[in-house]
Amino acid sequence: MPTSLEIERTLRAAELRVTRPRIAVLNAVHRHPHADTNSIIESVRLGLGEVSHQTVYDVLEALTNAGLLRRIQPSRSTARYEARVADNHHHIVCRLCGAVADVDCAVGDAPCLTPSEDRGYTIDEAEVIYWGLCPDCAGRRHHHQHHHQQHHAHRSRKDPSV
Amino acid sequence: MPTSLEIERTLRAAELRVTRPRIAVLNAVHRHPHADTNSIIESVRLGLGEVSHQTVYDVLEALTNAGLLRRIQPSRSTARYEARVADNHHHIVCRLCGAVADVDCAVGDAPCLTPSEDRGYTIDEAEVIYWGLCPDCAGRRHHHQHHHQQHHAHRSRKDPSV
DNA sequence: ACGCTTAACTTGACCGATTCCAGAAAAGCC
DNA sequence: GGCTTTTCTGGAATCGGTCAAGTTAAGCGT
Repeated sequence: MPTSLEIERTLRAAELRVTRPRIAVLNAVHRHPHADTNSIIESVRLGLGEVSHQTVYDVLEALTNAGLLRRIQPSRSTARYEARVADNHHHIVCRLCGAVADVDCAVGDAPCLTPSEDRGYTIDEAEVIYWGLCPDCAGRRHHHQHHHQQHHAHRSRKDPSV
Repeated sequence: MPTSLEIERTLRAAELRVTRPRIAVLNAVHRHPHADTNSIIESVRLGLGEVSHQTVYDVLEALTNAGLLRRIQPSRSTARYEARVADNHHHIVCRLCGAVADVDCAVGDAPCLTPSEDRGYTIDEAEVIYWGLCPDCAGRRHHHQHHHQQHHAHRSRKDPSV
């Protein structure tokens, strides 16, 4: 967990002005990796009082463009952000509750960057999403075999920032 | 391009009732791989006259659950569907215009299915999205070096079903 | 410190994709 | 052919995200 001073340095290093909302957003994402925009807005307001959602959207956009944050958006989920950047890791997403976990690259450094055939595209990133069940949901499903489980509960009561 | 008869058989094989909207949706997706929901609605209406968007949403959902369609949704894009299923291929998405192309799996059959560490998750699918520039946009960017290109034109005037 | 310039922030309306709901219609099965 | 179940219709509501115009404040030169 970086200190405010480190966060301030990071912003300056990226040639971004140092503002309270930016610091708060960076802090929030550090504290809750994979949080969705709404959770981030709530965290920021906890610390700063009222801040417009527009500001948070703008800040997330600016920080993402500057490479300080990474945006991920698995199918049927809203946008999520994380502060681990530039280390080529991937994500596992639970089909039932939407929980997200980090995994390091399957085969080493950046090998997934080479598809069998690039169709003439200039590729700069390979993003991998593993789909499956998180330990909790796998367990739950096993026990309630006969209760039909909901298949699209991506917005469950569970904290999205798992 | 499958015939109506083949499509009907496919539906029955999946234990789905054979309805005109379903046939029309399957046809549309076969004709326009990676089409977004809106294009699919338009295609369907071209063939059948007025059909409610709700019906198309329901049909897409049913066909996807039955495994006849696959849904993809790259970050900042709306849902897209394709009829190539169960052959473990991946996608290249253009950061500028959003065009999508297919690529076969980088390393063989289903090897990307094994992450370095599964965090206790039960994984059933690995989805890979390569990000970059399509040949068109790469060329355009190169020529207009000094014109600022739009960075988020994911809904351009370009046919999304490329 | 002072003022200028430019980028960031606020407010509030707006939009498009998706979902919800209740009733009408049609498919599959006896 | 009639019954049951699923699908389809139409319309409203929701929700994540964006736009636009004006205000505020950071960073920078003097």
